[in-house]
This record gives sequence, structure tokens and C-alpha cells, in this order.
Amino acid sequence: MIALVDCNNFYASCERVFKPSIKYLPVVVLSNNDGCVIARSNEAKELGIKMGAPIFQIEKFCEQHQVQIFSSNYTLYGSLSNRVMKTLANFTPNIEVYSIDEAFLDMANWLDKDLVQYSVQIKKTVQQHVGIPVSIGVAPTKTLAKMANRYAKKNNRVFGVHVVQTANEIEALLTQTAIGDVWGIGTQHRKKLLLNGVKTAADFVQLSEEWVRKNLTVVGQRMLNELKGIPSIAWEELPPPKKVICTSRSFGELLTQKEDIAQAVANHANKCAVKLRKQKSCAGVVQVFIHTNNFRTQDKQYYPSITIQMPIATNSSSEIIGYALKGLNIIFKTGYNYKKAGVIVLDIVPETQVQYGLFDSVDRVKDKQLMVSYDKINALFGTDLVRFAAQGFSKRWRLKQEKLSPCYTTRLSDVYVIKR
DNA sequence: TCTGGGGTCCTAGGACCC
DNA sequence: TCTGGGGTCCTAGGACCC
Repeated sequence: MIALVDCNNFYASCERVFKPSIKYLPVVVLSNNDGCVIARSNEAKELGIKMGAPIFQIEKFCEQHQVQIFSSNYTLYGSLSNRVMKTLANFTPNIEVYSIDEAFLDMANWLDKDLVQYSVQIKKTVQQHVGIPVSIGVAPTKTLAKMANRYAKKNNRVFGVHVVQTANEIEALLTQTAIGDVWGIGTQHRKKLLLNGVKTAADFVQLSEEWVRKNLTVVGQRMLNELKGIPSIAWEELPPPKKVICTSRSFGELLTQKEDIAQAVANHANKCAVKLRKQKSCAGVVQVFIHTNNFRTQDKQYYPSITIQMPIATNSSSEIIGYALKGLNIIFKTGYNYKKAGVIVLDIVPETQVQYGLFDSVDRVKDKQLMVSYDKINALFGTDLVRFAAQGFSKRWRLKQEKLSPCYTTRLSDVYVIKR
């Protein structure tokens, strides 16, 4: 049996942990640049605020209904996520952290227990230790556990737990789940299935394997098995190293000058290098792209990108910044209003398997030492205290974050002071 | 004025090889 | 007149997820 533990309205719940005064008020969290709604408390959902709604369209409505609006604070959410996962890890040796707010727990060791009781205990412990409400679904496969979790969230808000074990329980769950709500069915597959009369998960499991294979590829075939109670999705305790790493952002304002965009690109390139070093990998290829804003129909549009093969795979910030800026130089054209820039690194290999070149002119030993020190210092201070010249200090490209909450758990000056 | 960011997996089709 | 067969690798694009 597998449990899926999912934090309820995670970002919105995080904002409440250190601000109990908004516990019963509707809360929404915005995407980067304060663009659109990406998380909502139950109260906000009940008001009819839609996922992805652009905030400028609903600002007035929010004011009327006392909706508490926050810029996204990933430092805070990441930190609280770690606390949740640590708490969960105390319950089972086998945990797969699936995303920032979800984890699968292997329940094989607890089959002699009452799984409902045990799940309620897990939920209470997370609430007590971290202050985040979770829902728990328990079932024989990951896909069914997801489904059970969804059911718990919807129908059992008090205990937030749903366990399906017997064939009858599974059957009942499948019957009550609309096809579009199955994990792995998006809008396109949903459309196709509805056209073929498949309305629920129960209808789906009646389909022939051939039909599913032909229309939904092997991915659909796996889903079919999972829904029938046959585990077909691998268990991954350690996240596999990333094959592609991307860092991109919209700018806080439209930019026209190459110098401003170059600073953004340098920052993104550095972030990619940091991510590479963190997973002990090197990349052989860098891509750079810039975008105009396609919502502005009055503007000329331009979406260039460039792929650069580096002579030797690397994770050095200075090298990757250098190549990224070279790329920008080639694709940048004046006369456009740019909205976004990004850097992607790919052809990723483990640090230990880099092919060195005969005519390499870079002092890699020295560079490596520099990067180690760089990472150490910035890890110590928890910010990017040390910076590369190309990153600059311009604020022009930076995010709009007008409603940012404090970093209660990661920045000393933001920690709560309790008066005695 | 204002519309997110970062990933994965799969397939089809072309290039290329023997 | 006739124009193989089997394979790999790579890329772009589609679909999905949180």
C-alpha cells in the first residue's frame, strides 16, 4: 500500500503559518511578477477565484472580499516543505518526495495497523510540528493513491484521509472519479476519451489495452494498469539527476537595452551553473532565448533563441555566463520591447565523466577551486553575497514582488521576536 | 499599466550508417 | 524495366505534471 500525502493549498497555507490573523480570511498567492493567481485557500476558491486568473482583472473583487494577496515567496515555501518532508520521514523509511508539497510513503511496514488511524496520526503530527494541513490518500498504486487523496480533500475535510484497499472500495472510487481528474489525463486526452464515451475512471478501465496503447501511448497503458491495482510507476527515493536545467524569468518591466538584458542573462546563466554543481553535473550545451510580450498585440514580436555547443562540458559559472552572453550578443536586435529571458543548459553528464580536450586553454583546477569557495560562501550566508561582475546590480530586470511576506524561517532579521 | 516557471516522457520523422 | 532492409541517433513537437 502507498500513501500520498499532499499539503492543502500549500502556498496559501504557508502564508498563514506565521500570520494567524488571516487564518479564516481568503488567501491567494501570485505567480512571479505578481502576474496571476497560482494558489488559493479554500475560502478564495469558494469566492470563485480561478486558478491562473490575472490579478489585475480581479483586484477590485479581492478588495471587496478582504482577500489577502501575496507575492510568491519560494524561500519560505521551500523551507516549510523541508520541515513537512522531515516530519513525514519519521513515519516510514521509504519516502519519495514527489514535489514541493507532495510525498509518497511506502506503507508496507504498517499493513498490520489500521491505516485510517495511522494516516490520521500522520496528518495530526504534520499539523502540530509544521502547522500545515495535509490530506492523505492510501491505495495499492500511486495513481489510485492520488485519486484517494483527491477524494479525501473533497469529501472528508475534517479528517482529510481516505483509504481504499478492497476491490469494492477501488471500484467505488473509480466510479466517482471523472476521467479528467485522473492523474495523467490532461485536457487533450480528456477530450479524446469523452468522444469515445469514457466519462469516469471506471469507464476507462473497461477499455482494451490495444485501444489505450494506440490512442494514449505506453503512458496510457501504464495508467490502465495502475487503475487496476497493478503498480506500474517506479518508486524513486532519490530524484534522478536533471537532464535539462532551465532558469528563466519575465522582467519586472519591458526592456529594450542590451545591457539590461545581459544582466538578466548573466544571472540566469549563473543560476543554471549553481544548479549543475548542486547535482554534481556538467553541461555541454547552453541555450539562450529572449521573448517579447505576445499579449501586447501592438508590439512587433521576436522570439529568437540560440544553441551553443561548448568545447568541454562545464559547471563553472564564469564559463557558462561567458557563453550565454556571447549567445545573447548574436540574437539580440534593437527595436523590440523584451519581456523575458532564459538560459537552458543541456547535454548534462556527471562531473566525473567529463571528456577533457587536448587543446583546452581554461585552467580548470583553479576554476573549480573558485567555484567551491563561491558555493561555500553563498551557502553560509544564504544569499548571493558573492557575485560575478556581469550580473550587475540593475534592478530593472528584476521581478515585481510588491506583496512579499517575510522569510520567517531563513532570514535572521525576519525571524519573529517574542517579547517577554 | 498588468497574463508564471520548471520539468518529464513519448513519438514521428529525418539523417545517417552498413 | 529495376531503386533493400535494418538499425541508431537526433530533434521538434505534443502532452502531461506541479
